[in-house]
Amino acid sequence: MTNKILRAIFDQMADIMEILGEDRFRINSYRKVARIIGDIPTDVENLLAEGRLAKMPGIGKSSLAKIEEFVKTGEIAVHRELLGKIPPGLPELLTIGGVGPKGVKAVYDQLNVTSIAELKAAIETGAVAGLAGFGDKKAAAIARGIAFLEKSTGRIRIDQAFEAAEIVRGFLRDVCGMLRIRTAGSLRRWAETIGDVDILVGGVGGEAAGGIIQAFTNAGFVRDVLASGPTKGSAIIDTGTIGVHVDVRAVPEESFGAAAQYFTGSKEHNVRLREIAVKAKLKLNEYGLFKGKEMIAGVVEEEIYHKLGLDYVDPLLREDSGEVRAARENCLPELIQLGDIRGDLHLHTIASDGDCDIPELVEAARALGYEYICITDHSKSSAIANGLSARRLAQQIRQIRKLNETVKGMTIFTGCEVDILANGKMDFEDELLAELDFVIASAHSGMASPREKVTTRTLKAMDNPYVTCIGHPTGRLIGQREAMDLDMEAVIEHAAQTHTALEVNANPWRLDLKDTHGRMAIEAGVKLVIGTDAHSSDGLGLMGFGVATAGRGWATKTDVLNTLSAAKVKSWINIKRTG
DNA sequence: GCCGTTTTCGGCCCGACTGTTTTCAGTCG
Repeated sequence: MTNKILRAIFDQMADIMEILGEDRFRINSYRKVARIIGDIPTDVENLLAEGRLAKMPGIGKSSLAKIEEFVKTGEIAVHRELLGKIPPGLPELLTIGGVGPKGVKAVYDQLNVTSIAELKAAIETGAVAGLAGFGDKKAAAIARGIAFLEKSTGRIRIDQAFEAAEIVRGFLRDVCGMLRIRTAGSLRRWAETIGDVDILVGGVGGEAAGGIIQAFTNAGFVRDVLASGPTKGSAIIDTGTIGVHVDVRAVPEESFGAAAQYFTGSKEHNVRLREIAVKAKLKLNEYGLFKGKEMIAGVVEEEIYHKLGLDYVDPLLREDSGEVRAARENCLPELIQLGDIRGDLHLHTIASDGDCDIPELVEAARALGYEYICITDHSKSSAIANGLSARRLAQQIRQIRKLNETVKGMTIFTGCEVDILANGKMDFEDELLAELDFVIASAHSGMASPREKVTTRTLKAMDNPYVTCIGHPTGRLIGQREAMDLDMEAVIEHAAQTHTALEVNANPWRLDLKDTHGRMAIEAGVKLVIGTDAHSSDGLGLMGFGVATAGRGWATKTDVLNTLSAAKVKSWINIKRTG
């Protein structure tokens, strides 16, 4: 929790300093610290105690002192002083599209605007349009920015972003014919949430590019055009359920790789690359890698990395979290691929809250080329999900054993997603659990309990010899429910000690473990299980989200249990049971 | 504020689009 608060504080200090017009490089440092603290999966208190925080690049003496101060006293004096310099509502104005620090300062200094509501009123009276450097169009743009903000839910889930991208890609395919179209940005990196969707069209220059951009901004699904130039268009599109910000960019063929690299980001990854380019007396931009005026790379991404002395970096890893150094030292991981997955170990049927019966799931798994599945319906305490009683579970076990005798080319494991009760005990007796091949232990209640309680409960669940895996360990629902306040270091350490796997739940609402926690688990030698938690046969198709999330955590094939054969999965499980 | 196989001081990534301007600042990614 401290990490999140510190990130917000450093970001807020940067916001305030921007409005006050302070040195932009200094502001950048604060932003960088905010991002680093926000991204690290380990609690900042622990890093501080172990002296590891001081060694992290980007965190210098001054920031370290501020963080120490916060851990000791619960606040940072400089932060308090900054807060005293401006009205509290001012930083919020920065969240309006088209309004930056200079704009905030102008409306505050000259119109005494201190909140979004007041800014809205000032636009309506025409006061904003009358300011020097403003005008009718700018005022209207800000009004649109406010309207979007009021409707918007902020960042969207990755599945929603894919849906929006597909709408635009389909349209562009019709308009552009054979030209290359590629999704870039955070969507190509499979980030857990997406701010806007970036789409590249390759092989066009000049007027043709402008025509494509125009076609896009005039398309029927466009709700609001934010910008439309000769090479770039930006619009809010209507997916039928939500509004999504989509950018389309047209680039010439010789720059397609450079543009893909550039627009895939992350911004921080790109900054690192450009720094390397500068040191090598080269220049990197979205048109290519240049030595003086000569373009030395740009058609394909790989070439750019190689000319910078780096191995090609998979988009999943481009987060400036050590991948650039690994690329230089030829030690990037060989990431797990969807094709490495040999079975789905987290599936629900109509016996609890799913839509399908077991044979239907078998067929869905067969279509994906799987060798095995595991049926994991809910246990009795999950009453809302029609959790199975001990008797019904025993019945299902018999049913599956019988099915296994007739079903060809597919192993059906018996399993259960058993509730972890508030006291850390399992929802079924050990005698019954012992009958199952695979036990997922999941918390479905009491998730808002304090850190100590949720952590102890999870650790205790892992002590059970029949628990193979902790399901969706933090319980978060993206954009809807906060993660449990788990001590993730303790959980991972205990998982390693007890030979318990941790799930990377592939449902795009969950993606839990998240990327950074997955990476931590892998580094501790903990096995991951990527499960879809499917409640229908379509649900098995969500596996890609889980594989990408694991990949973002630097997972290789060997880090993931369900890349093994059914026999090897079975023997891995038995290691814990036989002590 | 951070950092150093050019540097402990003096740099710090790069370009598109918009709107308000007579040549460019602000914002964004």
